[in-house]
Amino acid sequence: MSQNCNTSLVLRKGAWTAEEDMLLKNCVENFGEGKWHLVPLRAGLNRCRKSCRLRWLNYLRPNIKRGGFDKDEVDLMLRLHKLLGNRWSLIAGRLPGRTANDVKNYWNTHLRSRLKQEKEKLKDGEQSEHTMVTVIKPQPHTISKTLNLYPHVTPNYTHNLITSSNNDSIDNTFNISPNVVSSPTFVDKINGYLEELFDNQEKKIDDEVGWSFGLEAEGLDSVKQVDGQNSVFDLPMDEIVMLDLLY
DNA sequence: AAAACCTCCAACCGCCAAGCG
DNA sequence: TCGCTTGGCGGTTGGAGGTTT
Repeated sequence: MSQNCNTSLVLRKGAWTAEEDMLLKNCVENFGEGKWHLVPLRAGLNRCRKSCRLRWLNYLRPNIKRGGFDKDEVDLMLRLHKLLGNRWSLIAGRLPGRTANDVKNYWNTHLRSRLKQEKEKLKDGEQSEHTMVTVIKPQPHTISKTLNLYPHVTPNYTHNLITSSNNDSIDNTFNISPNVVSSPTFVDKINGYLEELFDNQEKKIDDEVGWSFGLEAEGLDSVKQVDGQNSVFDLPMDEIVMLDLLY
């Protein structure tokens, strides 16, 4: 079986026709999302499963928001990107109606160059008054039942207590055990933490500097990654530590 | 008017992790 | 434990349409 949709010469590629869209839409409406390997057969489409899935997710799915991003969306996107990096699906998950592809495209065409310019402007000016600290790059990228989320926490993790040094209103404490890690409650807690973190971070930045790319925000230390790459995580260390724990 | 250049975004590609037998 | 299949992700590309020369 092909992983890359390119073993069969008869499979169609390129732009989708209105007829193909209709067939795919009808199929997903009848059978539901998922089982993408069956979709081409069920829909009578000469497309590979990946192509069908992508077309549905990025274009045909109901409630997809079309048109340009408004200021609030861009603002949120910038903040989320600072926190999450190029994790487009996670960012899109917090922008209702937007797909990961939309977010990625918008970032690459509008924001990447702007951000680059901002950084260069910073570099040209004062040679960064920002404190340079070392941070371990958050990884891996997915949360799963089998994944060790806390490589720096001992494997014998029955009720390891992990706390952040941040003592504001956010509850940063997690009791970690294998059952907890795999439970929906744990995922809820992560989502809850992100909710609060974004709200909190948003207030903090608004209070201090208003809307900007965050690069010049007072009180936010720049962070240099251990791999030497330029970091997008110019955040207070408390959040960095927590994100490292979360991912 | 048309050729050259630029921008944007839909779609493809390659890779990875989970699930299953 | 291993190999295969599937779903999902981020990076990249190609072409359509717009703008400039």
